[in-house]
Amino acid sequence: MSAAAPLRPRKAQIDRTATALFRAQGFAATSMRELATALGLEAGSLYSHIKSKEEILHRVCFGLADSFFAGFAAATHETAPVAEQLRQAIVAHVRVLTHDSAASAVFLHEWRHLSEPARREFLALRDRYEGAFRELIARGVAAGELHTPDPAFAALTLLASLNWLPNWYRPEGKLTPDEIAHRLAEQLLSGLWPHRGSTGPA
Amino acid sequence: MSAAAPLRPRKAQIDRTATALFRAQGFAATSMRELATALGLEAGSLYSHIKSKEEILHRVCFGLADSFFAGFAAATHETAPVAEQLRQAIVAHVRVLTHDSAASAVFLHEWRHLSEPARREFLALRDRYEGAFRELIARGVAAGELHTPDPAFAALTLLASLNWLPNWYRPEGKLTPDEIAHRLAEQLLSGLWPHRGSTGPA
DNA sequence: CCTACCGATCGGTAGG
DNA sequence: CCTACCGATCGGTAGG
Repeated sequence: MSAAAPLRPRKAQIDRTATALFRAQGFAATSMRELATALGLEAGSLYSHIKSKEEILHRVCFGLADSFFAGFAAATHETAPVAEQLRQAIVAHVRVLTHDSAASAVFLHEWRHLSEPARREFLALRDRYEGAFRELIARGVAAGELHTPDPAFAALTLLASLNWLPNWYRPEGKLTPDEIAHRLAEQLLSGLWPHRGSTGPA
Repeated sequence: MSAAAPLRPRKAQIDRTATALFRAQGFAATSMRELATALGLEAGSLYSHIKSKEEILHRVCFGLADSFFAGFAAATHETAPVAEQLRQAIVAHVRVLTHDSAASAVFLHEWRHLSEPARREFLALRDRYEGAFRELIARGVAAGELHTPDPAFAALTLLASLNWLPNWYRPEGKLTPDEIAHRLAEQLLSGLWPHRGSTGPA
C-alpha cells in the first residue's frame, strides 16, 4: 500500500514494454529475447536492470494493487451517502483500469504466474479489495440506500463487470473514462428494468 | 455450431486432463510432459491420439462455443416476452459455465493461444454470441420491457458478470447453478437500488 | 550493454 | 504405447 520508489527510466521502460507483451501473449508465452528485441538490445543485457522475468510481473501486479487501494480510499469519504461512495469507488476503479489498461489486464490475468509466497500475498490483497466493496455495499443495504439479498455476491458481480473493461476499452473510443464509469455505475445500480429515473432510489 | 462426433475415450480423457491443467497453469505454461505424466504415460505416446498441443485447445474452445450457442437457441423462443427470454438465456449460459467450469475458464482465457486462422474464427464466434445478447436486449428495449441507454454496453456488462463465475464457482457450494443463475439475473435486471419487487417492471 | 555460453526443457517424430 | 531422440528455444550467467 506504500508508494514505491520511482524506477530508473530504463527499468520503467522495461516494465512498460514487458507489460504490453504480457498482455498480448501472456507471461509464459513471452520470452526475454522478445522483450529485449522490442527494447533494441540483447537478451543478456536485460539482467543488468532486472533480476528475473518474474520480478517484472511482481512489480506490475503489486503496483496496480496499490493504485486500486489508493483510488478506493480517496473515493470513500464517510461523510457522503454510501450509494454515492459506491459510485465514486466505481469511478476510481474505472480510472485505474483505463489509465493503464495493459497493466490492468496483466494484473487481472497473469498473477497466477507469480510463485509463492508472492502469489498468496497477491490473492490476499485482491480478497481485501473485494472485501472493501462488499462492506460498502453491506453498509448501503443497512442504511436502506441499496438493496441486494447478498452483498458478497453483489460485490463479485459488480467487480466482474468493471474488470471486463480492459478487454474492450480503447483510449480513442468516443466515451471518456468517466463517462464509461458513470454508465457502468448507472447500469449496475439501476438494472435493466424500466425505472423511474437515474439519480437515485424512488 | 454442428455437434461434434463423439471422441474416443482416451482422447476425451486427454482433453479433460489437459483442460484442468490449462486452467490451473495456462496453456503456454503447461507442457506435454506434464500432461502425459498426469495421464500415466510417456510424452511421445500422446501423439498417437492427438496431432498437437494446440489441437486440444482448439477442440475445447470451439466445443464450448457450440454449447453456448445451443443453450442460447434453446432458451430464446420467440413466443415468450423478451425479458423472460433474456432471463432464460442467462440461465442457459450459467448452466454451461457451471457444468464444465474448467473448460469454460479455458474458453474464456486461453483462446489467445490459438494460431491463425482459428483465433480469428474463434473471435468471430464470440462476437456473434455477444451480438445475440445485444439484439435480445435491443428488442427488449424496443418492446418497453427493458431499459438501457446502450444495449451493446449492457450486453458486454451482463456477459462480463456471468463470465466471472468460473473464477469462484465451486460445485460443492451451497447455491445450485440455477439458483446462482436466477440471482445473477435478478441483480442484473433489478440493479442495486431499492425497488418494488423482483418479478418484473412496475 | 554485448558476446558467448550454460543446463534444462520445449513440442514433436521415427521406428518399433 | 515406449524408447530414443531431433532441433529449437528457454531463463539466466560469466566476463568483459
